[in-house]
Amino acid sequence: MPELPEVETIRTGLATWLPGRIIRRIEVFTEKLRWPIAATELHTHLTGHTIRNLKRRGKYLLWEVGCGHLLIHLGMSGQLFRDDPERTRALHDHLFWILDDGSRICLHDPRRFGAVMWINGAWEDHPLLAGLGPEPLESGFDAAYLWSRSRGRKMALQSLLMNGRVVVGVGNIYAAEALFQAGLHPTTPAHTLTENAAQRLTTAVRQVLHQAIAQGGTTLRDYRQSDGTPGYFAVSLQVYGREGKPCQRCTTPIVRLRLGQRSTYLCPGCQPPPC
DNA sequence: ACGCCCTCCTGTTGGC
DNA sequence: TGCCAACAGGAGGGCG
Repeated sequence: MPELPEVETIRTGLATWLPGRIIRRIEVFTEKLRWPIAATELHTHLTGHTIRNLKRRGKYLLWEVGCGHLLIHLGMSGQLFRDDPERTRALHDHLFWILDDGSRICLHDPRRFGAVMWINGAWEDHPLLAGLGPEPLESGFDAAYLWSRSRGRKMALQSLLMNGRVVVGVGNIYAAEALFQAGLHPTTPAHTLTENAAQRLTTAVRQVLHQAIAQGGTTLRDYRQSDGTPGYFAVSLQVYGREGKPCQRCTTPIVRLRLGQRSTYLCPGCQPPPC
């Protein structure tokens, strides 16, 4: 489940060698992802052009190419990696980019929740990106901001953190981990967040994301860095996926609960329920 | 504006 | 052993 740390890890991995490469051709095998891949449009705007830079906005990866950007989202199970051009196409390989140095990039995505699309001109104005909240690792995300965005909202803090219009890049795993670190229960109504708790929570979000990036992300099953190696943050998870196991801070068994259609995890000892 | 729920998809898991 | 339902979830979109 690529969240911000996983996408950032892929971005930095590709950024060491991909800028400067010319795209010789692309091969699209599956048009049916989250939105249909416009193969002809991609071919027109990518073939023969140089990849100048790699950027990230939330969980979106952006390749700066020609007069626009290639937007890539990895959804639930997407992998983007430097590939051996001689390797035979495998099931769920959806797109190959063949480059001028003889290398290849592969997009592999079994669940096909991912997306690849061309954005002409400024990406900031694109409908998918225009309404996004601040980057959690940049200065726009601080205690005063989160506190102000929590006013008048009944939704659970877990949902607030996962709302891309409030803050980008935080999915189920890192929301649960940050709430644990801040000592806040996931179902706490947002409007009851104190300024002090908002400070703890923004600090926790930043700390958890920084740590996860330093470990190369969290590999539960599918996720790999762009060179094929797994991420190592899974061993650092305090609550996510640890139902029934003892809290490493207070030994209380970790609890799983349903929040809407999703699971979240918490330590009843470290995260007392809201009143 | 808010917040809940549905939808897309496939691999894995667990119950019978 | 086989079958099938449940589950995993990012995030847009619909609706009350």
